[in-house]
Amino acid sequence: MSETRTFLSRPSHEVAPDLLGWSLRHVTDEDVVMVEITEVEAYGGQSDPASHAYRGPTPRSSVMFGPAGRVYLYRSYGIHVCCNVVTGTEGEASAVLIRAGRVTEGIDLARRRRGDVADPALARGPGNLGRALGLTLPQSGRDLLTSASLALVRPAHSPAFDVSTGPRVGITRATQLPWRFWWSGDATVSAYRAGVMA
DNA sequence: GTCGGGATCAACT
DNA sequence: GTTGATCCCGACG
Repeated sequence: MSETRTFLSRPSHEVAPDLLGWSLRHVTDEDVVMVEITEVEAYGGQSDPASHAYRGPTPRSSVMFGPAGRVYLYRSYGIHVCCNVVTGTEGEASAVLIRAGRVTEGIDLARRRRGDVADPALARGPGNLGRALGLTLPQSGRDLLTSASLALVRPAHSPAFDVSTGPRVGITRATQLPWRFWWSGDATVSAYRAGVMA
């Protein structure tokens, strides 16, 4: 097993803060867009009521039960495509939701995809990040460690930053878990919003 | 087959 | 602070 695969084959709440500073890179016909990850959330499996995998594997969530290193994409609120990196061991669901990042390559294409917004907002929030990268649902399940076009990239040199921790955004269950991690004080991190109770 | 709702965002008051 | 957009998915039967 590759070093990166081993790195990802740990519980999502351990992997999540370690992914800050890594990058996602998507190559399309148009260009390359690379995003440096600044905000993440950990999701578990059948013991995490806020996880899509809580009720066991379904056609959508089954990739979360697979081996670490794959990408789990889902449509949110009918509009957005959100991006997770699958973690943990095969057979147990866990993944890290990539909530925000900084565009470090292909900023012109990212601007075209996002319209007229300030640069720090290009990939701020999971829906915006998916749009800036140009991700589409059929790519869900791809292996980020062997795919040439959609890849998880280790930082070239260790960037120095502090990590903040807090509750996950937009969920209504298991809200006490401090499973959101972000690059302290970074302009690309999304605003916190509590989940709406039924 | 039908139906309710969501790990969101932007535009509005 | 509130609301509309818009599409799968998952639950139920």
